[in-house]
Amino acid sequence: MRSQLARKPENTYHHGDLRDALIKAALREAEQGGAEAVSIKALAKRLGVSQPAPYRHFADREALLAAVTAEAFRQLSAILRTAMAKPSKQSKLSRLAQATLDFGLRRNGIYRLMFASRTVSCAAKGSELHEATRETFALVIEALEAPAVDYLRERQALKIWAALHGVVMLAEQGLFTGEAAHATREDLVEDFVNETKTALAAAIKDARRRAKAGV
Amino acid sequence: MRSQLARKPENTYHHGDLRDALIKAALREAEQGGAEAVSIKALAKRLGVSQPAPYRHFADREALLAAVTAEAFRQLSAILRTAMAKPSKQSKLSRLAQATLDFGLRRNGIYRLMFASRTVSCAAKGSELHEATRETFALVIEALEAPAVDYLRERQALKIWAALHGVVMLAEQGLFTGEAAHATREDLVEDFVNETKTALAAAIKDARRRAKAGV
DNA sequence: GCTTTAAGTTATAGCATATTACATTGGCGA
DNA sequence: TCGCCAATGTAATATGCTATAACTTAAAGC
Repeated sequence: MRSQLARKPENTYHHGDLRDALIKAALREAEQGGAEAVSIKALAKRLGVSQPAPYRHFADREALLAAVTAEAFRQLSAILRTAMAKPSKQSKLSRLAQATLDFGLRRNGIYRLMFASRTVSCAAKGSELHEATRETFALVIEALEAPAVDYLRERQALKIWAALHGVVMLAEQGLFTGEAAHATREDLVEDFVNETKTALAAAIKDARRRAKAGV
Repeated sequence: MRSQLARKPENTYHHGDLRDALIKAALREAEQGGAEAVSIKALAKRLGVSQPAPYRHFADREALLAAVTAEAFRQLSAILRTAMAKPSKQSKLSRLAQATLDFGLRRNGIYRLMFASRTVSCAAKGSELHEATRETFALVIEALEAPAVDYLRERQALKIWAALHGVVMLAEQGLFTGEAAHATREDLVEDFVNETKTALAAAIKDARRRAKAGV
Protein backbone atom coordinates (compact mmCIF):
# COMPACT_ATOMS: atom_id res chain seq x y z
CA MET A 1 0.00 0.00 0.00
CA ARG A 2 1.63 3.14 -1.22
CA SER A 3 0.68 6.56 -2.38
CA GLN A 4 -2.52 6.34 -4.37
CA LEU A 5 -1.73 8.32 -7.49
CA ALA A 6 1.80 6.97 -7.76
CA ARG A 7 3.26 5.35 -10.80
CA LYS A 8 4.77 1.98 -10.26
CA PRO A 9 8.38 2.55 -9.17
CA GLU A 10 10.90 1.16 -11.60
CA ASN A 11 12.62 -2.10 -10.75
CA THR A 12 9.52 -3.35 -8.96
CA TYR A 13 7.13 -5.94 -10.26
CA HIS A 14 4.09 -5.02 -8.22
CA HIS A 15 2.52 -1.60 -8.21
CA GLY A 16 1.37 -1.79 -4.65
CA ASP A 17 -2.07 -0.25 -4.88
CA LEU A 18 -3.07 -0.33 -8.49
CA ARG A 19 -6.79 -0.68 -7.94
CA ASP A 20 -7.04 2.53 -5.99
CA ALA A 21 -4.62 4.35 -8.25
CA LEU A 22 -6.74 3.40 -11.26
CA ILE A 23 -9.89 4.79 -9.70
CA LYS A 24 -8.22 8.04 -8.73
CA ALA A 25 -6.59 8.48 -12.12
CA ALA A 26 -9.80 7.62 -13.98
CA LEU A 27 -11.64 10.17 -11.86
CA ARG A 28 -9.16 12.80 -12.99
CA GLU A 29 -9.65 11.86 -16.63
CA ALA A 30 -13.43 11.82 -16.35
CA GLU A 31 -13.50 15.22 -14.66
CA GLN A 32 -13.77 17.03 -17.95
CA GLY A 33 -14.47 14.48 -20.64
CA GLY A 34 -16.82 12.11 -18.88
CA ALA A 35 -16.82 8.37 -19.39
CA GLU A 36 -15.50 8.65 -22.93
CA ALA A 37 -12.27 10.13 -21.64
CA VAL A 38 -11.51 7.05 -19.58
CA SER A 39 -9.21 4.66 -21.42
CA ILE A 40 -7.86 1.58 -19.72
CA LYS A 41 -4.83 1.60 -21.94
CA ALA A 42 -4.02 5.24 -21.25
CA LEU A 43 -4.48 4.79 -17.52
CA ALA A 44 -2.14 1.81 -17.49
CA LYS A 45 0.48 3.77 -19.36
CA ARG A 46 0.13 6.75 -17.04
CA LEU A 47 0.54 4.55 -13.99
CA GLY A 48 3.50 2.73 -15.46
CA VAL A 49 2.01 -0.73 -15.74
CA SER A 50 1.23 -2.93 -18.72
CA GLN A 51 -2.10 -2.57 -20.54
CA PRO A 52 -3.75 -5.73 -19.24
CA ALA A 53 -2.78 -5.09 -15.61
CA PRO A 54 -6.00 -3.21 -14.80
CA TYR A 55 -8.01 -6.30 -15.73
CA ARG A 56 -6.65 -7.97 -12.61
CA HIS A 57 -8.75 -5.51 -10.63
CA PHE A 58 -11.73 -4.84 -12.87
CA ALA A 59 -13.53 -7.33 -15.06
CA ASP A 60 -13.96 -4.75 -17.80
CA ARG A 61 -14.22 -1.05 -18.50
CA GLU A 62 -17.78 -0.93 -17.17
CA ALA A 63 -16.66 -2.31 -13.83
CA LEU A 64 -13.98 0.34 -13.53
CA LEU A 65 -16.49 3.06 -14.38
CA ALA A 66 -18.86 1.70 -11.75
CA ALA A 67 -16.14 1.89 -9.12
CA VAL A 68 -15.23 5.40 -10.25
CA THR A 69 -18.86 6.45 -10.05
CA ALA A 70 -19.21 5.02 -6.56
CA GLU A 71 -16.15 6.95 -5.47
CA ALA A 72 -17.61 10.08 -7.04
CA PHE A 73 -20.81 9.64 -5.04
CA ARG A 74 -18.80 9.28 -1.87
CA GLN A 75 -16.92 12.48 -2.71
CA LEU A 76 -20.17 14.31 -3.38
CA SER A 77 -21.57 13.05 -0.09
CA ALA A 78 -18.52 14.38 1.71
CA ILE A 79 -18.84 17.75 0.00
CA LEU A 80 -22.52 17.99 0.86
CA ARG A 81 -21.88 17.00 4.46
CA THR A 82 -19.23 19.69 4.74
CA ALA A 83 -21.51 22.29 3.19
CA MET A 84 -24.33 21.37 5.55
CA ALA A 85 -22.08 21.41 8.60
CA LYS A 86 -20.62 24.84 7.88
CA PRO A 87 -22.21 27.56 10.00
CA SER A 88 -24.07 29.98 7.77
CA LYS A 89 -27.03 32.30 7.57
CA GLN A 90 -28.51 30.16 4.83
CA SER A 91 -30.48 27.02 5.48
CA LYS A 92 -28.96 23.57 5.22
CA LEU A 93 -31.08 22.87 2.18
CA SER A 94 -29.89 26.00 0.43
CA ARG A 95 -26.27 25.14 1.09
CA LEU A 96 -26.75 21.57 -0.12
CA ALA A 97 -28.44 22.86 -3.24
CA GLN A 98 -25.77 25.38 -4.16
CA ALA A 99 -23.02 22.85 -3.43
CA THR A 100 -24.70 20.35 -5.73
CA LEU A 101 -24.98 22.92 -8.49
CA ASP A 102 -21.35 23.83 -8.06
CA PHE A 103 -20.28 20.19 -8.20
CA GLY A 104 -22.40 19.54 -11.25
CA LEU A 105 -20.89 22.42 -13.19
CA ARG A 106 -17.29 22.27 -12.01
CA ARG A 107 -16.90 18.55 -12.39
CA ASN A 108 -19.39 18.03 -15.12
CA GLY A 109 -17.77 15.00 -16.69
CA ILE A 110 -17.99 13.10 -13.43
CA TYR A 111 -21.44 14.47 -12.80
CA ARG A 112 -22.67 13.00 -16.07
CA LEU A 113 -21.16 9.69 -15.09
CA MET A 114 -23.17 9.83 -11.87
CA PHE A 115 -26.52 11.08 -13.08
CA ALA A 116 -26.73 10.74 -16.81
CA SER A 117 -25.27 7.38 -17.70
CA ARG A 118 -26.62 3.89 -17.45
CA THR A 119 -23.92 2.96 -14.95
CA VAL A 120 -26.04 3.66 -11.89
CA SER A 121 -29.25 2.07 -13.12
CA CYS A 122 -27.30 -1.09 -13.94
CA ALA A 123 -25.87 -1.32 -10.42
CA ALA A 124 -27.14 -4.30 -8.45
CA LYS A 125 -29.06 -3.68 -5.27
CA GLY A 126 -26.41 -4.37 -2.66
CA SER A 127 -23.51 -3.08 -4.73
CA GLU A 128 -20.98 -0.51 -3.62
CA LEU A 129 -22.38 1.94 -6.15
CA HIS A 130 -25.99 1.44 -5.14
CA GLU A 131 -25.14 2.03 -1.50
CA ALA A 132 -23.20 5.17 -2.36
CA THR A 133 -26.14 6.65 -4.26
CA ARG A 134 -28.55 5.89 -1.44
CA GLU A 135 -26.25 7.51 1.06
CA THR A 136 -26.11 10.70 -0.99
CA PHE A 137 -29.87 10.83 -1.31
CA ALA A 138 -30.17 10.33 2.45
CA LEU A 139 -28.29 13.61 2.85
CA VAL A 140 -30.92 15.39 0.79
CA ILE A 141 -33.60 14.15 3.15
CA GLU A 142 -31.47 15.22 6.08
CA ALA A 143 -31.07 18.69 4.62
CA LEU A 144 -34.83 19.21 4.73
CA GLU A 145 -34.57 19.43 8.53
CA ALA A 146 -38.13 18.19 8.74
CA PRO A 147 -39.78 15.90 11.25
CA ALA A 148 -39.89 12.28 10.25
CA VAL A 149 -43.08 12.07 8.28
CA ASP A 150 -41.41 9.78 5.81
CA TYR A 151 -43.58 9.92 2.77
CA LEU A 152 -43.69 13.71 2.85
CA ARG A 153 -39.98 14.12 3.35
CA GLU A 154 -39.10 11.70 0.64
CA ARG A 155 -41.42 13.30 -1.84
CA GLN A 156 -40.00 16.73 -1.23
CA ALA A 157 -36.47 15.36 -1.31
CA LEU A 158 -37.14 13.74 -4.65
CA LYS A 159 -38.54 16.98 -5.98
CA ILE A 160 -35.68 19.22 -4.97
CA TRP A 161 -33.13 16.61 -6.02
CA ALA A 162 -34.76 16.32 -9.44
CA ALA A 163 -34.98 20.08 -9.85
CA LEU A 164 -31.32 20.53 -9.01
CA HIS A 165 -30.21 18.02 -11.59
CA GLY A 166 -32.42 19.62 -14.16
CA VAL A 167 -30.82 22.99 -13.55
CA VAL A 168 -27.36 21.48 -13.98
CA MET A 169 -28.41 19.86 -17.24
CA LEU A 170 -29.88 23.00 -18.71
CA ALA A 171 -26.93 25.07 -17.55
CA GLU A 172 -24.57 22.66 -19.26
CA GLN A 173 -26.69 22.90 -22.40
CA GLY A 174 -26.16 26.63 -22.43
CA LEU A 175 -29.77 27.60 -21.82
CA PHE A 176 -28.75 30.21 -19.27
CA THR A 177 -26.48 32.05 -21.63
CA GLY A 178 -27.90 34.18 -24.38
CA GLU A 179 -31.36 35.64 -24.58
CA ALA A 180 -33.01 33.30 -22.13
CA ALA A 181 -30.67 34.49 -19.41
CA HIS A 182 -33.28 36.44 -17.50
CA ALA A 183 -32.46 34.25 -14.52
CA THR A 184 -29.21 32.82 -13.27
CA ARG A 185 -28.76 29.22 -12.36
CA GLU A 186 -28.36 30.21 -8.74
CA ASP A 187 -31.63 32.13 -8.82
CA LEU A 188 -33.54 29.12 -10.05
CA VAL A 189 -31.96 26.88 -7.46
CA GLU A 190 -32.93 29.29 -4.73
CA ASP A 191 -36.47 29.38 -6.11
CA PHE A 192 -36.69 25.63 -5.92
CA VAL A 193 -35.31 25.62 -2.41
CA ASN A 194 -37.90 28.10 -1.26
CA GLU A 195 -40.74 26.26 -2.91
CA THR A 196 -39.59 23.08 -1.26
CA LYS A 197 -39.59 24.69 2.16
CA THR A 198 -43.07 26.15 1.61
CA ALA A 199 -44.51 22.92 0.30
CA LEU A 200 -42.99 20.91 3.11
CA ALA A 201 -44.28 23.24 5.79
CA ALA A 202 -47.75 23.20 4.31
CA ALA A 203 -47.77 19.44 3.96
CA ILE A 204 -46.67 18.89 7.53
CA LYS A 205 -49.25 21.32 8.85
CA ASP A 206 -51.89 19.54 6.84
CA ALA A 207 -50.78 16.13 8.05
CA ARG A 208 -50.98 17.28 11.69
CA ARG A 209 -54.42 18.74 11.18
CA ARG A 210 -55.62 15.47 9.72
CA ALA A 211 -54.04 13.47 12.50
CA LYS A 212 -55.83 15.62 15.08
CA ALA A 213 -59.13 15.30 13.33
CA GLY A 214 -58.63 11.58 13.00
CA VAL A 215 -58.01 11.13 16.76
CA MET B 1 -33.93 9.97 -53.13
CA ARG B 2 -35.40 6.67 -52.10
CA SER B 3 -36.86 5.08 -49.03
CA GLN B 4 -35.08 6.34 -46.00
CA LEU B 5 -34.31 3.22 -44.03
CA ALA B 6 -33.50 1.18 -47.11
CA ARG B 7 -30.37 -0.80 -47.68
CA LYS B 8 -28.54 -0.04 -50.85
CA PRO B 9 -30.06 -2.23 -53.58
CA GLU B 10 -27.61 -4.71 -55.04
CA ASN B 11 -26.14 -3.95 -58.45
CA THR B 12 -26.19 -0.26 -57.74
CA TYR B 13 -23.21 1.86 -56.92
CA HIS B 14 -24.95 4.72 -55.19
CA HIS B 15 -27.22 4.28 -52.22
CA GLY B 16 -29.48 7.15 -53.10
CA ASP B 17 -30.04 8.77 -49.73
CA LEU B 18 -27.34 7.52 -47.44
CA ARG B 19 -27.15 10.60 -45.27
CA ASP B 20 -30.74 10.40 -44.20
CA ALA B 21 -30.68 6.63 -43.89
CA LEU B 22 -27.68 6.91 -41.56
CA ILE B 23 -29.45 9.36 -39.29
CA LYS B 24 -32.58 7.25 -39.10
CA ALA B 25 -30.67 4.05 -38.48
CA ALA B 26 -28.46 5.68 -35.86
CA LEU B 27 -31.56 6.98 -34.13
CA ARG B 28 -32.84 3.43 -33.91
CA GLU B 29 -29.58 2.21 -32.44
CA ALA B 30 -29.37 5.04 -29.94
CA GLU B 31 -32.93 4.47 -28.78
CA GLN B 32 -31.86 2.02 -26.11
CA GLY B 33 -28.11 2.21 -25.80
CA GLY B 34 -27.47 5.91 -26.26
CA ALA B 35 -24.48 7.33 -28.06
CA GLU B 36 -22.31 4.33 -27.24
CA ALA B 37 -24.57 2.10 -29.29
CA VAL B 38 -23.93 4.10 -32.44
CA SER B 39 -21.17 2.54 -34.53
CA ILE B 40 -20.35 3.90 -37.96
CA LYS B 41 -19.09 0.53 -39.03
CA ALA B 42 -22.22 -1.30 -37.92
CA LEU B 43 -24.49 1.29 -39.54
CA ALA B 44 -22.64 0.98 -42.83
CA LYS B 45 -22.97 -2.77 -42.74
CA ARG B 46 -26.65 -2.60 -41.89
CA LEU B 47 -27.31 -0.23 -44.78
CA GLY B 48 -25.30 -2.32 -47.18
CA VAL B 49 -22.51 0.13 -47.93
CA SER B 50 -18.80 0.02 -47.23
CA GLN B 51 -17.43 1.21 -43.91
CA PRO B 52 -15.94 4.50 -45.07
CA ALA B 53 -19.03 5.51 -47.05
CA PRO B 54 -20.59 7.41 -44.13
CA TYR B 55 -17.55 9.68 -43.99
CA ARG B 56 -18.69 11.19 -47.27
CA HIS B 57 -21.62 12.68 -45.35
CA PHE B 58 -20.25 13.24 -41.87
CA ALA B 59 -16.78 14.44 -40.98
CA ASP B 60 -16.63 12.09 -38.01
CA ARG B 61 -18.73 10.23 -35.50
CA GLU B 62 -19.40 13.40 -33.53
CA ALA B 63 -20.90 15.08 -36.57
CA LEU B 64 -23.24 12.15 -37.13
CA LEU B 65 -24.30 12.24 -33.49
CA ALA B 66 -24.99 15.96 -33.75
CA ALA B 67 -27.23 15.39 -36.77
CA VAL B 68 -28.98 12.54 -34.97
CA THR B 69 -29.51 14.72 -31.91
CA ALA B 70 -30.95 17.53 -34.02
CA GLU B 71 -33.38 15.11 -35.63
CA ALA B 72 -34.32 13.84 -32.16
CA PHE B 73 -35.12 17.39 -31.05
CA ARG B 74 -37.31 17.87 -34.09
CA GLN B 75 -39.13 14.64 -33.29
CA LEU B 76 -39.64 15.72 -29.70
CA SER B 77 -40.95 19.07 -30.88
CA ALA B 78 -43.45 17.30 -33.11
CA ILE B 79 -44.56 15.06 -30.26
CA LEU B 80 -44.99 18.00 -27.92
CA ARG B 81 -46.91 19.98 -30.51
CA THR B 82 -49.25 17.06 -31.04
CA ALA B 83 -49.75 16.63 -27.31
CA MET B 84 -50.50 20.33 -26.90
CA ALA B 85 -52.92 20.38 -29.81
CA LYS B 86 -54.94 17.41 -28.63
CA PRO B 87 -58.19 18.48 -26.97
CA SER B 88 -58.13 17.48 -23.32
CA LYS B 89 -59.32 18.41 -19.88
CA GLN B 90 -55.75 18.88 -18.79
CA SER B 91 -53.81 22.05 -19.41
CA LYS B 92 -51.37 22.40 -22.27
CA LEU B 93 -48.52 22.55 -19.80
CA SER B 94 -49.59 19.34 -18.14
CA ARG B 95 -49.80 17.54 -21.45
CA LEU B 96 -46.42 18.83 -22.53
CA ALA B 97 -44.94 17.72 -19.23
CA GLN B 98 -46.32 14.22 -19.32
CA ALA B 99 -45.33 13.81 -22.96
CA THR B 100 -41.79 14.87 -22.13
CA LEU B 101 -41.61 12.39 -19.27
CA ASP B 102 -42.90 9.65 -21.53
CA PHE B 103 -40.36 10.48 -24.21
CA GLY B 104 -37.54 10.59 -21.70
CA LEU B 105 -38.33 7.17 -20.32
CA ARG B 106 -39.39 5.34 -23.46
CA ARG B 107 -36.55 6.56 -25.61
CA ASN B 108 -34.02 7.07 -22.90
CA GLY B 109 -30.93 6.47 -25.00
CA ILE B 110 -31.90 9.24 -27.35
CA TYR B 111 -32.97 11.39 -24.46
CA ARG B 112 -29.50 11.13 -22.92
CA LEU B 113 -28.03 12.12 -26.24
CA MET B 114 -30.20 15.22 -26.20
CA PHE B 115 -29.92 16.36 -22.62
CA ALA B 116 -27.02 14.61 -20.99
CA SER B 117 -24.17 14.62 -23.44
CA ARG B 118 -21.75 17.28 -24.52
CA THR B 119 -23.12 17.17 -28.05
CA VAL B 120 -25.56 20.02 -27.57
CA SER B 121 -23.27 22.32 -25.62
CA CYS B 122 -20.66 21.94 -28.36
CA ALA B 123 -23.12 22.97 -31.06
CA ALA B 124 -22.30 26.30 -32.68
CA LYS B 125 -24.79 29.12 -32.42
CA GLY B 126 -26.40 28.99 -35.83
CA SER B 127 -26.11 25.23 -36.25
CA GLU B 128 -28.97 22.91 -37.12
CA LEU B 129 -28.78 21.38 -33.65
CA HIS B 130 -28.77 24.69 -31.84
CA GLU B 131 -31.85 25.81 -33.75
CA ALA B 132 -33.64 22.55 -33.01
CA THR B 133 -33.05 22.91 -29.28
CA ARG B 134 -34.28 26.50 -29.26
CA GLU B 135 -37.42 25.52 -31.10
CA THR B 136 -38.22 22.84 -28.56
CA PHE B 137 -37.72 25.25 -25.69
CA ALA B 138 -40.00 27.74 -27.43
CA LEU B 139 -42.77 25.16 -27.14
CA VAL B 140 -42.29 25.05 -23.40
CA ILE B 141 -42.82 28.79 -23.24
CA GLU B 142 -45.87 28.44 -25.46
CA ALA B 143 -47.31 25.77 -23.18
CA LEU B 144 -47.36 28.23 -20.31
CA GLU B 145 -50.22 30.05 -22.04
CA ALA B 146 -49.15 33.21 -20.30
CA PRO B 147 -49.18 36.79 -21.52
CA ALA B 148 -45.93 37.95 -23.01
CA VAL B 149 -44.08 39.22 -19.99
CA ASP B 150 -40.90 37.75 -21.32
CA TYR B 151 -38.62 37.54 -18.35
CA LEU B 152 -41.33 35.94 -16.25
CA ARG B 153 -42.35 33.40 -18.83
CA GLU B 154 -38.80 32.39 -19.58
CA ARG B 155 -37.95 31.96 -15.96
CA GLN B 156 -40.94 29.71 -15.35
CA ALA B 157 -40.26 27.83 -18.55
CA LEU B 158 -36.69 27.19 -17.48
CA LYS B 159 -37.90 25.97 -14.11
CA ILE B 160 -40.47 23.50 -15.35
CA TRP B 161 -38.13 22.32 -18.09
CA ALA B 162 -35.36 21.71 -15.58
CA ALA B 163 -37.69 19.95 -13.18
CA LEU B 164 -38.95 17.63 -15.88
CA HIS B 165 -35.47 16.58 -16.88
CA GLY B 166 -34.56 15.99 -13.28
CA VAL B 167 -37.52 13.66 -12.85
CA VAL B 168 -36.50 11.69 -15.92
CA MET B 169 -32.96 11.37 -14.61
CA LEU B 170 -33.98 10.17 -11.19
CA ALA B 171 -36.54 7.80 -12.66
CA GLU B 172 -33.87 6.31 -14.87
CA GLN B 173 -31.61 5.96 -11.83
CA GLY B 174 -34.27 3.86 -10.16
CA LEU B 175 -35.01 6.31 -7.35
CA PHE B 176 -38.73 5.80 -7.78
CA THR B 177 -38.58 2.08 -7.29
CA GLY B 178 -38.00 0.60 -3.89
CA GLU B 179 -38.54 2.26 -0.54
CA ALA B 180 -38.46 5.83 -1.81
CA ALA B 181 -41.45 5.15 -4.02
CA HIS B 182 -43.92 7.13 -1.97
CA ALA B 183 -44.58 9.17 -5.07
CA THR B 184 -44.78 8.25 -8.71
CA ARG B 185 -42.93 10.07 -11.44
CA GLU B 186 -46.24 11.31 -12.78
CA ASP B 187 -47.20 12.70 -9.37
CA LEU B 188 -44.02 14.72 -9.14
CA VAL B 189 -44.43 16.05 -12.64
CA GLU B 190 -47.96 17.15 -11.86
CA ASP B 191 -46.71 18.82 -8.69
CA PHE B 192 -44.18 20.79 -10.67
CA VAL B 193 -46.80 21.73 -13.25
CA ASN B 194 -49.10 23.08 -10.57
CA GLU B 195 -46.35 24.99 -8.83
CA THR B 196 -45.41 26.54 -12.12
CA LYS B 197 -48.94 27.69 -12.76
CA THR B 198 -49.23 29.15 -9.28
CA ALA B 199 -45.90 30.91 -9.45
CA LEU B 200 -46.63 32.30 -12.88
CA ALA B 201 -50.03 33.61 -11.89
CA ALA B 202 -48.61 35.26 -8.80
CA ALA B 203 -45.72 36.79 -10.70
CA ILE B 204 -47.98 38.23 -13.37
CA LYS B 205 -50.35 39.66 -10.82
CA ASP B 206 -47.41 41.20 -9.03
CA ALA B 207 -46.01 42.65 -12.23
CA ARG B 208 -49.36 44.26 -13.07
CA ARG B 209 -49.67 45.74 -9.62
CA ARG B 210 -46.25 47.28 -9.92
CA ALA B 211 -46.98 48.61 -13.38
CA LYS B 212 -50.14 50.30 -12.09
CA ALA B 213 -48.32 51.82 -9.15
CA GLY B 214 -45.54 52.98 -11.42
CA VAL B 215 -47.96 54.75 -13.81
C1' DG C 1 -20.28 13.63 -75.61
C1' DC C 2 -16.83 15.20 -72.37
C1' DT C 3 -15.61 16.82 -68.06
C1' DT C 4 -16.30 17.61 -63.42
C1' DT C 5 -17.72 16.31 -59.06
C1' DA C 6 -20.48 13.90 -55.65
C1' DA C 7 -20.64 9.55 -53.72
C1' DG C 8 -18.97 4.92 -53.10
C1' DT C 9 -14.99 1.18 -52.87
C1' DT C 10 -10.72 -1.23 -51.38
C1' DA C 11 -6.78 -1.15 -48.54
C1' DT C 12 -4.68 0.20 -44.55
C1' DA C 13 -2.97 2.69 -40.35
C1' DG C 14 -3.79 3.33 -35.56
C1' DC C 15 -5.94 2.84 -31.24
C1' DA C 16 -8.77 0.53 -27.59
C1' DT C 17 -10.82 -3.54 -25.33
C1' DA C 18 -10.20 -7.92 -23.81
C1' DT C 19 -8.17 -12.78 -23.48
C1' DT C 20 -4.52 -16.33 -23.06
C1' DA C 21 -0.45 -18.10 -21.46
C1' DC C 22 3.49 -17.09 -18.82
C1' DA C 23 6.42 -14.62 -14.93
C1' DT C 24 7.20 -12.71 -10.33
C1' DT C 25 6.59 -12.00 -5.61
C1' DG C 26 4.81 -11.78 -0.97
C1' DG C 27 2.61 -14.24 2.60
C1' DC C 28 1.27 -18.27 5.14
C1' DG C 29 1.43 -22.89 6.81
C1' DA C 30 4.30 -26.99 7.66
C1' DT D 1 12.96 -21.30 7.44
C1' DC D 2 11.50 -23.33 3.38
C1' DG D 3 8.32 -24.10 -0.10
C1' DC D 4 4.04 -23.52 -2.15
C1' DC D 5 0.08 -20.88 -3.50
C1' DA D 6 -2.56 -17.04 -4.64
C1' DA D 7 -2.39 -12.47 -6.09
C1' DT D 8 -0.58 -9.48 -9.27
C1' DG D 9 1.89 -8.16 -13.28
C1' DT D 10 3.82 -9.03 -18.35
C1' DA D 11 4.10 -10.36 -23.30
C1' DA D 12 1.68 -11.65 -27.22
C1' DT D 13 -2.34 -11.51 -29.71
C1' DA D 14 -7.31 -11.49 -31.50
C1' DT D 15 -11.03 -8.49 -32.48
C1' DG D 16 -13.51 -4.27 -33.41
C1' DC D 17 -13.89 0.66 -34.37
C1' DT D 18 -12.44 5.23 -36.26
C1' DA D 19 -10.45 7.51 -39.77
C1' DT D 20 -7.62 8.43 -44.02
C1' DA D 21 -5.67 7.70 -48.74
C1' DA D 22 -5.98 6.36 -53.28
C1' DC D 23 -8.90 4.68 -56.65
C1' DT D 24 -13.75 3.91 -59.11
C1' DT D 25 -18.39 4.84 -60.64
C1' DA D 26 -22.07 7.48 -62.31
C1' DA D 27 -24.90 11.50 -62.58
C1' DA D 28 -25.28 16.30 -63.97
C1' DG D 29 -24.00 20.41 -66.55
C1' DC D 30 -21.99 22.67 -70.46
